Amino acid sequence: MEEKSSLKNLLKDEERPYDCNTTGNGTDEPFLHNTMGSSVLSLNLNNSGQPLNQMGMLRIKLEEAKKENEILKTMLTKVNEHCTVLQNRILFEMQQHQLSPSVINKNNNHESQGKIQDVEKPMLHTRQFLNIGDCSSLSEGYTEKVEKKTLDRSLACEKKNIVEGEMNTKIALHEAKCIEDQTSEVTCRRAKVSIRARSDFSLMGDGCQWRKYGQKTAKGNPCPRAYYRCSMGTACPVRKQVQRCFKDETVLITTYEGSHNHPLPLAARSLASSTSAALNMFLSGSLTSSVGTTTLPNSPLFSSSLSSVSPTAVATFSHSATCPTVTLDLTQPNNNNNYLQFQRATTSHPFFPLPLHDHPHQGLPLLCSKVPTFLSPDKNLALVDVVSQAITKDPSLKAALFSAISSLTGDSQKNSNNHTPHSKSSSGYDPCSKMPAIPPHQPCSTELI
DNA sequence: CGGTTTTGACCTGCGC
DNA sequence: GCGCAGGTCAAAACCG
Repeated sequence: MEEKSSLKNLLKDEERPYDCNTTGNGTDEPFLHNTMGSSVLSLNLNNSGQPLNQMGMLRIKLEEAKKENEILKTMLTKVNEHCTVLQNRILFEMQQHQLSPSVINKNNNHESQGKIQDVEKPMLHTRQFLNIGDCSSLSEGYTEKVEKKTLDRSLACEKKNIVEGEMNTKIALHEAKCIEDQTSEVTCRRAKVSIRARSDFSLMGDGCQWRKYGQKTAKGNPCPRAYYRCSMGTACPVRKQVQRCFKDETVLITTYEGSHNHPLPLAARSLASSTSAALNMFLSGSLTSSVGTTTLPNSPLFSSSLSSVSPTAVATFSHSATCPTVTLDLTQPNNNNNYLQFQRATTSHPFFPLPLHDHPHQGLPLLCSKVPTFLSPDKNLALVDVVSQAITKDPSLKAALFSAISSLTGDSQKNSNNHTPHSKSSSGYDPCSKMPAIPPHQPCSTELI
């Protein structure tokens, strides 16, 4: 963020007079003292009014930065408040869902069943996609199903045990457990978020520290693919692949996989939450139709970061049995609607845009307050639940999307902030990049001051 | 000296 | 079974 970098420059500039003062080079040197916890600069002016003008400018900048900080804090507070509201709503809806199945079974009410199915389908699908790394975060409906299945299996095995003996039961239980473990492991391991963005740098900083563990030249692309592992946490499973597009070398493809097992920088969490909410909403509807498009406008959080990279993002959802992948393409040419466009597709139907701009704006109260709905009202209600659950319960997608989106913000920061010092990777070997590389770790652009 | 990068070797999955 | 391609490992080199 420009504000942050400008503030850093401001602080650096403020440090210089202080250093001069500590060297004791004369009485005319500026000095610094603290008042009420804030730094106040005083200058003795003998020669000209230029330092005074500079100080005035600096103070103005400082005031602007403070105002920006207040705005960001207010936004963060609002996000937290709405998160609490959504959590309460989730609890309320969950309580209602616990009552509904018996009623549905007794009355055999197709309409009600349809509604429940509408709720559960997105949940299932969301889980299928969201299990990037943390399998503990299951959608409630799905969890109940799995638990019930497991219970049924256990009961069946208990009966077997009576007839066939204890040994067979143990084997059956073991097999059932293995199947479940394998299933979750596969889905956890494979889900990916891929970002296509134009970048002058060979890496996109994203607020995390990455350690390169391999490089490979893929067939059909002379640019080598670099493999990075998150080094922020101990044994963090998150990995990313970085590769330039062969057809357009200005396009950098960054693929994230896994879920951070450590606290993420507070910086871009609000952005990640809004992004995950948007993408969850986009994803949650994809079961009922295999292809489709939804559009998301630039929320305040989006517009402050993503729009600086590209006002229009096309998200392709490719879904196979074991490897669901969301590709955010920020290289698409701008259109005039100023909307982030998320496009949903399967691998067999790469792109199939639907006219969704005309739907009324509904959805989440804050983060998606301007999100146009693309489903029926009752389904939209279900989506709200899904989005809420996804945000609050599934850190895996949040983490992956955080990494992905914060890459964009970090990238945008670097594009506008070229004075950022380069680490050795900038001067190191980077056969893929024809431009200067940037360090794997960059301060997050959305970090609150 | 510790962390990171480089790079050849090795492993694994998949298609034929 | 074999070969290929992608992904990972790990030792050496590098750097601050």
